[in-house]
Amino acid sequence: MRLAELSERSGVSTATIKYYLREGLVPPGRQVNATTAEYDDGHLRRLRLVRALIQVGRVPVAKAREVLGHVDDESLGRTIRLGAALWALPQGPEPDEEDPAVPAARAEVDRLLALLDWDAAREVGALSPVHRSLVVAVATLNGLGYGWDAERLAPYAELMHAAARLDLDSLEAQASEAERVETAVAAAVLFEPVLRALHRLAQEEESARRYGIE
Amino acid sequence: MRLAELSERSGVSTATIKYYLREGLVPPGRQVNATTAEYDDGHLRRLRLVRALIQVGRVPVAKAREVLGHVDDESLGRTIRLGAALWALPQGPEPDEEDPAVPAARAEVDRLLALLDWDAAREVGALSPVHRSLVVAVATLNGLGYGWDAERLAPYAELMHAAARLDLDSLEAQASEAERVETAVAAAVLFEPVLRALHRLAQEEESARRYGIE
DNA sequence: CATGCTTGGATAGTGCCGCTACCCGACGAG
DNA sequence: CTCGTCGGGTAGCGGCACTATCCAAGCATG
Repeated sequence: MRLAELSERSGVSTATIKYYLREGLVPPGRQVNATTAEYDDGHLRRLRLVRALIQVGRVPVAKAREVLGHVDDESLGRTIRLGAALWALPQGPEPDEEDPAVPAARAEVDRLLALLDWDAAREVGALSPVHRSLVVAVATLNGLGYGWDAERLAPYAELMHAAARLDLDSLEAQASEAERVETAVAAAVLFEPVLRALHRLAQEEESARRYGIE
Repeated sequence: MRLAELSERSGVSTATIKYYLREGLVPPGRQVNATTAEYDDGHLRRLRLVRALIQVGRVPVAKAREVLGHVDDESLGRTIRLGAALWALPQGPEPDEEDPAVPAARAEVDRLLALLDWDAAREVGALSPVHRSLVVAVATLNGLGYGWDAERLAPYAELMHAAARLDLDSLEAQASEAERVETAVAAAVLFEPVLRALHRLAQEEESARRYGIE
């Protein structure tokens, strides 16, 4: 298919597709001649993934390029590739080491990991962007005066661990080997809005049950 | 305290504080004379909340103003005030009714709510921004070819319901009545990064356990 | 072969957002 | 009286995700 058809089938304007091509988010089509390039279903699929990452997952274009670069890097093994892709996903602000709440939060997070016996997470520790963003979030909460310590976080961590087991189960169950990395990235990014929405819906539901609508 | 001290104690530049004052995110100080205004600990606390919403919670300035406006609106009852504040929180893109995946996703979401007996959530239905963003997220996932139906979402929903119960328990346990709305908003926004980080950490942990580091 | 539309590629510009730099006149301490 | 600081207001900046415009090469039709 040509650019116009790719645009029509994906609902993305040709101008925007050209922008993504320029930015390297979508691989170039097969050049037929100087003024024609041919795209296939793989391009359509990639384009939909890019749109989903950017619009639903709120991943900045630069990060998306980085993530997809890891996804496409066939020189890496699957686990490393997936890890690299996930580590490139957007992080919040870096910890502000000036703030005394930060070391305290880091200590609590480390204590939490010990409490849970999450040994793999303990090993990578502060190297992981996820670990750092957890520290920032806990430090911020505690800076506002809420006392979130390891014991209070632990039940949430157990819930998210249960969610992670479900994630990996469905990854194993349905994805073909070739698509697993892409699937895992899509799931990591796009499933977060689902979880967030379910969380807020559950809060509304539980609040209505406890206190009524008033 | 004066603007300079507020700036120093919060770590936010005076220029930015003035911007927030202009935008109505922080209430004006008590005007002492033409060139002096006096701020108190309430301002400091509010300022920290604003920073947390914007930087950690990624809430746009305009949304933050709206949310805080509801928080401050003493003419409303607590439940309504909280509900209004939470409904004003940022949503993803609105559902694209052109896309056939959207009605299908909406049907699955409604089936999920029925499956779970979340009757309060069913009543408000598509009026709730959260409901709509769940529909968008599910439609996007399914548009990419992953089959997320009510049965597959249900265990996640149960997990998030468990999280919501924990949320409300701590809300009841620790917040003073006057601060509950603010606490609930802060928790809703700032706790999401915590959950997200815990989720990804748990994924890394579980993945390492199943497949090793390689 | 001539005409006119479409194609892909390149470049510059747009609109929004979260600040930020600068200026001004009013103070108040020494 | 002087000088530094205060607050308030305005204009501008830098980044980001596009988007509008131009261009020359093709291709389809008469």
